[in-house]
Amino acid sequence: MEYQFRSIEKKWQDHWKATGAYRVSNSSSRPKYYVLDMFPYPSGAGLHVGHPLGYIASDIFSRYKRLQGFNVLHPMGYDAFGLPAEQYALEHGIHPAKSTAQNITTFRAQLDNIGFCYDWQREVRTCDPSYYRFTQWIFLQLFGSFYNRKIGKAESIELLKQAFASEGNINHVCPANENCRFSAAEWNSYPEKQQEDILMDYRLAYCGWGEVNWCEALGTVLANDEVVNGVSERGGHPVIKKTLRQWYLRITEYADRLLEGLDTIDFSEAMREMQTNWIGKSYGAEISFSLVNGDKQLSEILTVYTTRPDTIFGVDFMVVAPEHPIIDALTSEECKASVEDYLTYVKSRSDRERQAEKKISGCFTGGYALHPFTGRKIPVWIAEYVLMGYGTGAIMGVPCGDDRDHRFAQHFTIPITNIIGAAYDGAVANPTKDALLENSDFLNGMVMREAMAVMTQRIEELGIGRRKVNYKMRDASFSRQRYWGEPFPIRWDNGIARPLSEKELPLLLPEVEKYEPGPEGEGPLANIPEWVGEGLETNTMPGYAGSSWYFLRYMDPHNTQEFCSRSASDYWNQVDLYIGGTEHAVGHLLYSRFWTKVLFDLGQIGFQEPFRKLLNQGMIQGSSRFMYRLLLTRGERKDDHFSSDVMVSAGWKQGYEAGNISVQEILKEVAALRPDLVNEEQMKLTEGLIFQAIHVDVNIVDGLELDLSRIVQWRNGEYAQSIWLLDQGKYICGAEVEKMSKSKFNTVNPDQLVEKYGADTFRMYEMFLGPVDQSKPWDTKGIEGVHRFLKKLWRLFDDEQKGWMVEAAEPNAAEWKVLHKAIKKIADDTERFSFNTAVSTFMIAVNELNDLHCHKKAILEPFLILLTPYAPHISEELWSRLGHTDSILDAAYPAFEAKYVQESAKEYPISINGKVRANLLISLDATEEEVKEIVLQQEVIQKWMEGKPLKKFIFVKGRMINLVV
RNA sequence: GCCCUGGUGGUGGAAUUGGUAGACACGCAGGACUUAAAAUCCUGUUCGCCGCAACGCGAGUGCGGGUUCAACUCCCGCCUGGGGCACCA
Repeated sequence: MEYQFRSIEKKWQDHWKATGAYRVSNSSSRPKYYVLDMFPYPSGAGLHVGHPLGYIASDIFSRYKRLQGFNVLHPMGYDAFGLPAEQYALEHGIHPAKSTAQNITTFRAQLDNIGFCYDWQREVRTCDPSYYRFTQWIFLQLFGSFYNRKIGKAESIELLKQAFASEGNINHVCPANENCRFSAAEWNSYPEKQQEDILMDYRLAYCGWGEVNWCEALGTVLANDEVVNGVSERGGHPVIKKTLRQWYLRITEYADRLLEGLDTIDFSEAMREMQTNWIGKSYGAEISFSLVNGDKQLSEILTVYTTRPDTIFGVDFMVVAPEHPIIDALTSEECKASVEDYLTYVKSRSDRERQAEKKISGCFTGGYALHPFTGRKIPVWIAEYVLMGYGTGAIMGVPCGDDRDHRFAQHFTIPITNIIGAAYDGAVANPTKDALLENSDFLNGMVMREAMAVMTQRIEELGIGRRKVNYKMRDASFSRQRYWGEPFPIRWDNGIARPLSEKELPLLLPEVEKYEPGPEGEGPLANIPEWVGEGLETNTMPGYAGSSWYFLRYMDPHNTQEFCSRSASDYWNQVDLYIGGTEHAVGHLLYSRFWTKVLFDLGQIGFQEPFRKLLNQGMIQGSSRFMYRLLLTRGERKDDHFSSDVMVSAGWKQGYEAGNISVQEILKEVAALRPDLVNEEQMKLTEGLIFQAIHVDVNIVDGLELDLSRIVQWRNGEYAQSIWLLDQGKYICGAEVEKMSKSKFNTVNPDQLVEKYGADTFRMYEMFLGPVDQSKPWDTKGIEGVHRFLKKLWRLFDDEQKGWMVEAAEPNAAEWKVLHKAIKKIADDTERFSFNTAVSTFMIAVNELNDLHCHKKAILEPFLILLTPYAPHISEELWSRLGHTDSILDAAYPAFEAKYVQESAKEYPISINGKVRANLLISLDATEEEVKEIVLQQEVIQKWMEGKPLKKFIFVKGRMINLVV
């Protein structure tokens, strides 16, 4: 009988569900293995073929590990809080909990279709009170802790209080304010409010002030991507920076440990680099300069941060950020107007724009800094490329050694001092550290690299600066002015943040009437009198709160006492394989690494890196299809003369653009179709054509050919009246690779493909598409090939005409060889996540078995086990037809035996001067001397050597032979 | 601007450590079976040249250099597609 995938897949999915085949226990004699997919947000748009790529990869690997005898944890759940549901609620008045639950149902049905081996009993949802109760609890741990720099780990804030009471803060520098110093006596004399304010400066979760994108017209705070060119994306209203009270996590205290931890985990080099750059540790110095405005010496000083203190004698100007507080005092009378203009200009610019701007902009303040060694007056400028948040918000400009400084100096014709002699050519900056210093007073003749330490020491001796380690990373903003997130378990009491007791958790998200923001940029919770009346915090937590620890909850999802029992986390330990996209390179991955370290420090778990190995999946791009609307031009005018649309097939467009087809020819074609539309005069007046590309739904295009019967119904018949100018009876679309998205009509729904070809085909095709970690465009056409492969495999067992084919005979050497080659290659490929080559290996093996007419059980049975991770349904079906009553899911993975694949001879390619000229079968036992002799005897070789003497004979055993003449 | 990542036939891709470039599949072309279609099977398919064909020759992995007996693979300099960003010092 033929391969009936629909009934087979339904049958086994039901069976596996009924038998609880994917249930995982927290105790087992088998070794554990934990495979995790990145937490999905259940969006309303549903899955497209790009989403399951990583899930299929992780599913294959989980099943593979299970066959190898591991107890495999492979859970799934939902990162269910988030902005889209809230936006939806605002627009449609539907409670986010309701729409989210709906989305999850759809999501789940789509996942089930594909036949994943998730243990659904372990599902978690971050918006579920039984889950966020522990998110709140972990927040309280962060709130109740500080980072003890002395021992390099987090500790209870109670220990800090005791220390303050007995010794002041002498042993605990305040991370928020290094100048804060007090004795035990002082501490004990402080009123409670002041003590609490100080403690807040130490807590790992703390309240501070921060800037947000405030849009007055919308009355709300906007995310960065909702702001475009300084105005709101929706409506184009102005957006300004507004300072609000915000919660933060003191992740900066963990910068070094997050950096060091990277060496202990198996992340790609690229990923580690991205995190390293994000943390951005640099070594340098802070140097202070005194300032003058005109003749007046200012009391303020200007502190700059530099990684190159050795270049201080090359300073030709200073640049401060436009937000720098010194600007007021420093700006001279003459410069006031231009400075104000410049500051106004900068206010309209986002940080991103300021960074990306290629055009040099800046403004002189009129004030000067005094060089600490030479006393030279150095002009102080303002420029948008310097940002207030990093370092001190001020830099020293050294044009000869820094490219940007150099361009700045040239642009504003600031004279350039050369401190590196010939190493600087006067045209471009040279950022070397190895040049010898000149014009540098006591550093003259020194190599720059060495001068750095000398200079740092000198400025420390003089008390005008100090060595300083800087991080680009800053504390993580941890509050949102939103409704659909975890409420903070915090009650405000006369300006003091009081944590709720554990017994009061979960602090439930209250019901609201509407989801509009509260007054003055506060969140919707500020609209609830009872909530505000109790002094409860009106911010909610951001999306990454729930996703920073979810991998722990899967280990013990139903625990009502703890976030996760120690025995469960000790058993499952780290995630062995984590699969997800690079978009989480820094955000999510860094935060969850941070939370894990804190929980480790506090003794809650026994490991400090959450993910042992990370595999990044590439993005599946859409392959968009276009139809072309014809527009006529006359001079500058662009006109649509036609009362209804004329859609031109791609061939005409290409012909016109290549200059092979004239305007008149195309118009004549149109006139032939609809004489009423084009008249003589129009044809005369038309000078050119424009082909307006319109996205057309890829699902009504076969390859490039548009299905004309369906296009007329598309979008409620929007194109029903269109006129179609065809190429040889067909409408051919244009194509382009773009991001897969609904708006581009290039999404392909996995449900339809599963319906048409089955889950096994779909799974294998997603893998066959290319390396899992690379981005690639989707093309539905190729799926046929994979489907044919499964049918071919099926026919090895059961032929439509000939019936059941499997026989018990002992396989011959060729058959054994096919099997064992496949075992080796498929296990290796699966192990290194090269799923695409594994799929081709399956195809090659089936092709070969087919050629050998092999239907032997001893070959086919182990082959099915190999296939199980990739195509579980068909494998289980054929397995049961072979007579097994147990499930193939727990079969033993076949062992590779080298004896079956050993070769005695090899067909060597023989090159002369690197060009292959012959192939020769030579025994693998032959020594180099023997090989040389055999090769040189060959007539073909002699011919190619043309009698020239042999210079070199290269023999790589088992690979190739090269003769150099 | 910065960071990351790609670029190989008509298409997706293979080549795991520098060792026969184009596996496997799609598409396309031709053929078999069929009343016909579907399904299936067979043959061919990097480009150019000579040729009936076999065989053969030349070129070829984004571009330009380099290292090497040998480069898709390593080095230098460019071009270009994709993705990300909070803060370049």
